[in-house]
Amino acid sequence: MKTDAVRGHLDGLLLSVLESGPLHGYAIIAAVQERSGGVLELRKGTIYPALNRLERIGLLSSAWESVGERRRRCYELTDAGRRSLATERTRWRAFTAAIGSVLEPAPAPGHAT
Amino acid sequence: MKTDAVRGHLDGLLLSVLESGPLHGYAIIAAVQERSGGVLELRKGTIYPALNRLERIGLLSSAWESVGERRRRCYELTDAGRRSLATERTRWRAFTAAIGSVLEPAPAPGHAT
DNA sequence: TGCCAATAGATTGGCTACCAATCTATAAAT
DNA sequence: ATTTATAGATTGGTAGCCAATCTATTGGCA
Repeated sequence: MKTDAVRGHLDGLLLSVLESGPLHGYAIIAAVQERSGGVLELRKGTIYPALNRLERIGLLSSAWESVGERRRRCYELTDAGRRSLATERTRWRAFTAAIGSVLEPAPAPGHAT
Repeated sequence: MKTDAVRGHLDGLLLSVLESGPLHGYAIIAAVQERSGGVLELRKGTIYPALNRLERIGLLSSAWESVGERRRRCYELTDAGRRSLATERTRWRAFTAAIGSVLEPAPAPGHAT
């Protein structure tokens, strides 16, 4: 999979893996990779600015979690984030429908091949 | 639909609408728009460089067609272009499967909601 | 005890690929 | 005659993701 294939859909991916509970950056990368069957390997340089942006616009909230001396930032969906996730899913369906109908047009029905 | 949503999938779209026969630039734009239900409106500044590139790498061939004094360049799939189209379709399915499985994970089966 | 790898977070700069704007030219409409 | 639609082409701008690089802590291992 070409690396920047997620372009335009990153926000949805991030919001989606946070739907079932808060995660920190590394865990987000791992969750996306796992749920995509190992196909999508997001980069740290990709997600950290995105997470910051999503927090800035109010779709995520974050809190430092301390594990011993180690601290990590856990991100959580806000209510607005949850609504945005629903919107992203709608956008995704519209997107795949549009591209798909051009790329793989339905064969004319009732015509034996 | 955000305008540059086709990013990364443009080649497939172009090859796909040329599958059923040669078309010139304007007709390609119209075909993509029609087959996407009016959603995808490619720009001339998007397709002409792309068509040139696809011809340069051997996926398309082109010929000037004269309509009266008017001339227009008609693009046609080469054999390599036809093979590339098949590859693009495979890539598209892999892409939608990957993003889709993260964005809309299948609910656990056998669990009444 | 020192060293390396893995985990964790953050920033910088660069590149790809698409788009908006702009240009030329012809044909049809007004 | 002027405008509008068709048709092709190029230029510059920019959004968004990535590679590289930096810091810091923890744990394994020799």
